[in-house]
This record gives sequence, structure tokens and C-alpha cells, in this order.
Amino acid sequence: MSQKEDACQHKILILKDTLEVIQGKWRLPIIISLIHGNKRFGEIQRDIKDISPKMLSQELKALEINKIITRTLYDSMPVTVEYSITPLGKTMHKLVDEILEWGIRFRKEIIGK
Amino acid sequence: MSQKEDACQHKILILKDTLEVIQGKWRLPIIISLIHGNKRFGEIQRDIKDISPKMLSQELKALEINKIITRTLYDSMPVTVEYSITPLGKTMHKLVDEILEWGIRFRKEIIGK
DNA sequence: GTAAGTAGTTACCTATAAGTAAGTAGGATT
DNA sequence: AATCCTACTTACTTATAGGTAACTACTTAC
Repeated sequence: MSQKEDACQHKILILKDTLEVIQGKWRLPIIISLIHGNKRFGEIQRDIKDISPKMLSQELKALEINKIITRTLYDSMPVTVEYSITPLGKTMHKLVDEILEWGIRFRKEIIGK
Repeated sequence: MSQKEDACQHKILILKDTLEVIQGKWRLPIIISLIHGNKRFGEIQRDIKDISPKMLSQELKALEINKIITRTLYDSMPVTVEYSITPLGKTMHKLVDEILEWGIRFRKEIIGK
């Protein structure tokens, strides 16, 4: 096996691991929402618009387990919960920007605008 | 609605569109394989190892439709087919690199290595 | 003529992701 | 006393992504 093939296969393995963390319809949208500032449950829902409370709750838990976001409960009245991005989560900012930039380029070339 | 909220929601919409193109277990791995050079069907299969011919065929078609890769048939004996990345596909190189870089950082912090 | 390699296709099945609708709990508002 | 708000949970259903196995068509090698 050549070194070139080996490097390529290694990258594919890392990518497959990484996809397990960011894969899905809602995780990156939630991350974008929280990169733009700490938010409450209802605020994230309003940002993403068509996400159901079930999916939002489920995906927030997964992101918390992976230490990408933090959940903070405030003993105010009524009880409020604030979600925020961790330092690790913040490092996804470049990744997200690259996807967005490519998405805009793709749109221009395919949908032709 | 504030301008900040508006910018965030706009980004989420673009992201959701973009995900439709790159989403799934196999598309980015195929793209990585082809960024590393033109390949034949069997060579991609060997790079990705656990992809079935059905999934590879299906995903290659989707990537071709989105003008990310090109399929070229050679009338040699036996017939060979070469897949290559388009200029548009090449522009995904930075996106892929950022995901990989983040994946390595994530691994270090979570799995602690 | 039998097997192996090229590049897939087809039918069927399963697993998981996501959607829907309703309910819960506590305090505040009218 | 009834309804609203926040932040969810639960049960159930549907849709889609992905997996498995076998088969096709053509050519070359043994």
C-alpha cells in the first residue's frame, strides 16, 4: 500500500469518527444558534423554527454529553434554563464557517444565482 | 427581531440547505477519496473499506448530479470507469480539512489522548 | 468450460432518525 | 378557578438511511 493511499484511508477513518458527533439534521443548527450567544430553550426553538421540543431536548443532551454545550439552571421565577457553548464548542466556529461559505458557493453554481 | 437574531437564523437556513448535499455516512468519505486522486469504483471501495457496492453506486450518482464529481467511462478491456472530483468538488477541500482538524481536537479533549 | 475481475443492479429487510400529539409540573396572570 | 408561560417528557408512528445477499454482463486467464 502506498503512503498516499494510507494517508487517504486514515483521513477517512478520522472523518467517520467525527461525523458521529456532528451528524444529523439539528446538531449544527443548534451549535450555530449558541455560537451567536447564550440562549434559552424557547429562543433556540425560535431560531431553528421547525424543530420540535422532543428533537431539541434530545439533541441538546447529546451535545452536552460531548462537552460542546453547557446547560445552566437558574432558580428564577419562572425557572429558566440557559444553554451556552463551551470552549470546545467554540472551536467549531471555523468548521461551521467553512460549511456556510461552501454552501453559498454551491448555491451560486448549481441553482445559478 | 434584532439584526443579530436575523443573521443567526439566516445562517441556519443556509446550513440546512447545504447539509442536504453533504449529509450522510458516505458522501464526505467518497469526496476525500477522490480529492486524493482519480479513482476507479473498486479503488474507492478499498479506501472506504466497509461501504457496499449498492451504497457506493447510489452516493456516487448523487454526487455526480450535484456536480461534485465526474464519471468517465473508458472503452478499454475490461471496461474501466474513472471517477474524479470537479472544480466545485475541489472547493470542498478546506471544509473537509476543518472537519478533520476539529475531529482531531475533539478526540484529544474527549477521549483524552 | 470454469473461474476471476471489472462495475455495477435488484429486491428485500432492518435500524435509526425524525415527526406528531398529547401530557406534565410549577409559578404567574386575569 | 381557569388559562398562560417555561421547559420539557412520553408514547406512538412514519420516513429514510443503510445493510445483506444474490444476480447481471462482459472479458480475460487458466
